[in-house]
Amino acid sequence: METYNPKGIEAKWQEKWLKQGINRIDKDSTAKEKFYVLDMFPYPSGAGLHVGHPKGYIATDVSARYKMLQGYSVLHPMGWDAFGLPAENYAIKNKIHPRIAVEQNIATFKKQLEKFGFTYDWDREINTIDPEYYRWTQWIFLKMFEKGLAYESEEPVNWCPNCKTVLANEDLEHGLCERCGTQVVQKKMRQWVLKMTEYADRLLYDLDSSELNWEDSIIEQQKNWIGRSEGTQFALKIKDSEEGIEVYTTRLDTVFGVTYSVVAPEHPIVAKIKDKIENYSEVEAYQIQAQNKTELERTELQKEKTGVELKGIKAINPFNDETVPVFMADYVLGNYGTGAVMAVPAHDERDFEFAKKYNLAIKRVIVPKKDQTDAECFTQDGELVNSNNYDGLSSQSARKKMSEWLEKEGIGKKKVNYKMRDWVFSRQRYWGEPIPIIHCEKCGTVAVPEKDLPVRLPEVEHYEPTGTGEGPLAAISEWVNTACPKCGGPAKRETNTMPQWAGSSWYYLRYIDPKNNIILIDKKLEEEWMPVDLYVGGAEHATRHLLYARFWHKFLYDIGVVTTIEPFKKLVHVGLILAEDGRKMSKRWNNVINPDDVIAEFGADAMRLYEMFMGPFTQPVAWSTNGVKGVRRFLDRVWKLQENIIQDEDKKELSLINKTIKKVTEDIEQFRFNTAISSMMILLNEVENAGITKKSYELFLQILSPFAPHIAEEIWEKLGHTESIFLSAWPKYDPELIKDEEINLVVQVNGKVRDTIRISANITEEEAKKVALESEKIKAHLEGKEIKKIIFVGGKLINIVVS
RNA sequence: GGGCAAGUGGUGGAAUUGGUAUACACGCAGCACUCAAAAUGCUGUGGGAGUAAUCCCAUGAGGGUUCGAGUCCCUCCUUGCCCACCA
Repeated sequence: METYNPKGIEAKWQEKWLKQGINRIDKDSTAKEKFYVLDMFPYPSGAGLHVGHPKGYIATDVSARYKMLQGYSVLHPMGWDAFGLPAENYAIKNKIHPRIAVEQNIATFKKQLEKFGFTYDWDREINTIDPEYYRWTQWIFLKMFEKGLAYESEEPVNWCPNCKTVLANEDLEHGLCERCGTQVVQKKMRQWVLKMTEYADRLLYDLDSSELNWEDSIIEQQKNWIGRSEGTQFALKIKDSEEGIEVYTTRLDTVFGVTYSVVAPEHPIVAKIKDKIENYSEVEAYQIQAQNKTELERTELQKEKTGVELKGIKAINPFNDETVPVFMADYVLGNYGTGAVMAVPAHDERDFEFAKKYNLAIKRVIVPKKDQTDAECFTQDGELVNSNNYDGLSSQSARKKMSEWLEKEGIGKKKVNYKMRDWVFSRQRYWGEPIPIIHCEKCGTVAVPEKDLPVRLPEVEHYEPTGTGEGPLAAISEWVNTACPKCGGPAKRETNTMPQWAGSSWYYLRYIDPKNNIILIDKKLEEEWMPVDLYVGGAEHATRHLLYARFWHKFLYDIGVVTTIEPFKKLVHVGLILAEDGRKMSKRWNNVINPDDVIAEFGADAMRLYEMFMGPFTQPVAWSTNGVKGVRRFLDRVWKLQENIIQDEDKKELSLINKTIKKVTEDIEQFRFNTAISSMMILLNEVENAGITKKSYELFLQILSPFAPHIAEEIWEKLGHTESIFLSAWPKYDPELIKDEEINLVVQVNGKVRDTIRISANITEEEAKKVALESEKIKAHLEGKEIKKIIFVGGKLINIVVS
């Protein structure tokens, strides 16, 4: 017999499957149940794939093939998320047009992916930079504009001076640009913003809905990101002035402990009361200094609080009419709440730190209840003291009473705040979807009529960012200058483009109906295929892509385009694959492993099997070339089993194969691929020497086929099948056959194993006691001791307790 | 600082959810095949004592609950990921 040669086998079957259309949805499949399994589509970067990328793709392919075998109609597509900063920066660096660069990268990615033998339906391939695709990205934007959810804003936004564009809050890490690490500055610019906060509550509460089966860690991350908090907003009047400082707090119960107030450096009140501030030049200097804080100061020394008093300004606490000093400090954020706080150093750590540094009064108004430990700065709920008529109340009831009083007096009201902001949606860059808006002097901001979509991204000579706050598109006058759709007069196109995350916010819908250019998606197809049953991808998308996509989906639900409230039913995140040295794979460490090399040496099936065998799917694991060798050895032995087919059916073999079917079936359902594979290894170890019947061998190949499709298909054919193994039915185990007739009865004395006895599985307690006490080994341990009691666990063990 | 995971052999990891700890794989050692090596096959492989049967110890550390704890409870330590001055 020829030896196992993955290269020949894999090429052969990849071609045949494509020809047979194994990977396409069966046209007469409407009677079947559907299964929509989706990978987070890749960003086609210049580096190509490394072995970490395919891990998720392999898992979805295992699931897709498994579901096909179970008779489902399976949708398993792939496409490209190709707009955005990385592609543009890569193109600028390599002096190549982004479109060309992206096309080359896609070709490389596709070639690499094809070697794995995935069941992708390439007829449904999509690409976000395709005008027929982004027509609908623009269409969704227009619908949002129509509903008032897309609006222009002049509020200060995050500006990256290096990337020369504004960024959304989600694009920041510790206040730095996540792409280049540059300190982001706040800049007032006209921007397009999507009102994501209007959906905040739904984005939050639907996380707990039954439509969602997500990992807890991702749900928690989203909840934290949305960051809902319930509190009170009220005014501290400024003494001898009409003005007041609006503050927001969740700890109104501590209000009698207020000893000062703080406003953020960019707070508008400062300009308004400028004349009253005695040390205005000092204050102005602080504002400038706060804006220009270096990266080091922000990240390393950020806990060191700084500030400056607004001399001559006093604020009045409405609860006791006390006047307190007002400070400006950058530990208060300008864009959260009201940008100003009441400061209670006795009960807030940040205020405490600041008060210590500037020698401000610390007034305690909450005391711990019993069982709570007292601290210099006590931040928990407790009992009120020094709070006039609120003394003795619990924090909780004080908050309620106090906010009722504020409301009655018309000074304040209950307020819900979110950490999540509206989505700053415009970028001053070239490589993105044009925002389909026209600015007319007469008519103002006008939507591009639907019939004129897509607004195509024009070809340009220079696509580098300008830094002027205008995108590179502004330089193309023949594109910019147009006629107003409303009045026909001269008008200008919007020159900002959409952010990288626009195209990926709805792509899962495009796969279902990829050629439709009359409507976004055919209603019947949408109902047939949504929601996505299984979505697999990196956890790094927990708070961006997954939040944006959910937001868009809910909007599409509201305008009747989709019928589900959530797009992704089950979500599983892939654990990272680290390099052999335990570090992240990176060009910098020179430790990147290319899947092409692995496949060339060991075969695609070995690669697939190895990545599923490495460890628990969601956990990070280090790559091990020896590990790949190990699974290749296993496949060699599976292949050799062809020489060892026997006639006689053995009861033990039958029982084992049925147990393995059960185990593999359950493990695939639960994404426990590593133990599924180990159970198949156990099976092989057992049957290898004695041989296997053809029937059992076939069952074995069927359960192996989702993991190692090529070798399974090849042996299947060699065993005489003319039809693909993937057109066969997933084996069902026989519950009768997996029952053991005999078990190893564990006999313990005082909880320690002293003997195991091979005995009938349905032994009664009385019989078990008898055989246990008759055992010579047990007798030795019982000598001279008194039996206190005997515990019997049916089918498993007996424990004799002695004194 | 907050949230979420997780700590088991030389390594990646199993353990039916309270019932034989270390499955499976890697690595290592010995043997077989070979002139030799690679490949392959067989055997062994948590630590300690013993010729052996066998016994003792061991799941980050320490306590507890239980007939019985890797699994449950308390205290502490460590690591990874995400968020981070959100009032």
